[in-house]
Amino acid sequence: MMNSTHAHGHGPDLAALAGLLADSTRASFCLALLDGRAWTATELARHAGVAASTATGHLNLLVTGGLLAQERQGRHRYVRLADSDTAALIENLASRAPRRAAPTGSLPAVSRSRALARARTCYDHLAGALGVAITRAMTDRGLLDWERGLTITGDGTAWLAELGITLTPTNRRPPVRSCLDWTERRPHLAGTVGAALCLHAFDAGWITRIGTTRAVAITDTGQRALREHLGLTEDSKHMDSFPQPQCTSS
Amino acid sequence: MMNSTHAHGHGPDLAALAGLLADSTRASFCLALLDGRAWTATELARHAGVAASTATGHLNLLVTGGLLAQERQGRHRYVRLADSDTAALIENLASRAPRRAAPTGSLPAVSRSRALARARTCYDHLAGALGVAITRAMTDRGLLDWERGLTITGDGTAWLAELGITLTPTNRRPPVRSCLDWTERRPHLAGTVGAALCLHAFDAGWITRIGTTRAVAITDTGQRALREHLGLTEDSKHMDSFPQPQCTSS
DNA sequence: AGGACTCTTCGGCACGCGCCGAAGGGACGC
DNA sequence: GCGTCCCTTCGGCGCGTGCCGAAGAGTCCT
Repeated sequence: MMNSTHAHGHGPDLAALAGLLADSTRASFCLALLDGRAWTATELARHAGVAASTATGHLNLLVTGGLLAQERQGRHRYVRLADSDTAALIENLASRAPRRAAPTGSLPAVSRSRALARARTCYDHLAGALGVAITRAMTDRGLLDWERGLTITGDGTAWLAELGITLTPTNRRPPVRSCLDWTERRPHLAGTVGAALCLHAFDAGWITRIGTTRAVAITDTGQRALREHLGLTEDSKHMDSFPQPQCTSS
Repeated sequence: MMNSTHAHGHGPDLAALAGLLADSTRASFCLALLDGRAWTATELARHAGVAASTATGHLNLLVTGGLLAQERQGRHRYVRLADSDTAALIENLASRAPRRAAPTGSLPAVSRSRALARARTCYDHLAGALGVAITRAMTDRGLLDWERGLTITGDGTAWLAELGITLTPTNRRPPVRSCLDWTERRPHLAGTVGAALCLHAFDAGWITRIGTTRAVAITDTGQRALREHLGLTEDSKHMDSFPQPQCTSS
């Protein structure tokens, strides 16, 4: 038999951390913050459908728990995910969480969620069908290599340079990272390369935000650029084959 | 303002998944199961210090939630983590969870936890100071490459072959994966390579389990093998430098 | 057959915690 | 100055849920 540490022993307090995300309101906050921006307390409260006072309590928990970073400006309390690691953790969790039954969504709600599934930001990189298609195209063209762990190839860095993207190597965050897409159930590209690519797509006018949501629309310039640089056509974004249905976590 | 999905909209039910781990008893179960073995219900109950009936309820939740797989044999209910992805998820969570204050641990308890910190298994690979030291040594010798995501080099695969380890490529699980060690706070090697290496260490008698815990002891053969194959000496296991204090998540 | 053991179901208890509304403090703008 | 807006604290309500012990079903051993 085992040493009976009686559950209250030494190790990491997993329950405390998980408990932060175990409430539907707090989870809703975190998922909303996955867009990478800073939200005010009332925005989050309204988004989750709770009173402002309730939101305050939840935000206190999340901030002291280290999941969120806050910044006070005048009468506003801005809050965002603590760092990209935290974002990755939440993505990771979300991707393996069960789907919530959509409550007979209204017509505009359906159209919104379809836009979201087509192309969206995921913290600081691209996700949805677009994100997955880009990742697949980059793999097909030998810019990414999945053989022995996900890496960017020499061709890949050259390709980035062609686009005018230069990477400043950080030793804190990996250059490329696989992130399981929760609508596509396939991996898309994250890490500093994924972030830089997303930033470039905004700067070069390939994509624009739809309203103030996480969803993005592909512009005409974007269509041309994707075809030119990656050979991506409209229908190639819905192919089902992917070389490596890679590990969800990493 | 945002589209008010009122928290109960469409996306993944993050709270439900997190809720499974948000209870200290269930968390204790999962952490215990990180040793990669199958435990019986009463073993887990005793480990966590709860009644058998309570354990039954928790196990039902974890199994139907998909985190645990069960197998019934006679009057026993064996239960283990669902797969290596689940193990990776829990590791990941545990590594960023706050530490629980050790309640004035007894003398044997302290010695146990020191053994655990020195060398232990983490699901199916090696962790603790030993796991981290092996990972560092492999990096120093050019067997692993962290430059553009963690990969195993050509030299690395050759080195494995020398040890008599051949990898059967699975497309489900990445060959190498970084796993943040929760005692060392540094990455150690996971993935199929990490698992194969750990298995080899047991088979070749480099290490043996200490009792029935997750802790392992390094044998004399093990000491020699580590020096021969990796240049690892006793004190080189406590150096503080590591090339890439890599991303916690992946 | 009988006894020991593992696991499960059930009823009941009690604590925790998420929720709100009302009231108050601080920042901004007119 | 005053009103408005954003956030916070506080008290109180009610549901959810983790816990146990007792009893029962199924398995194994002698």
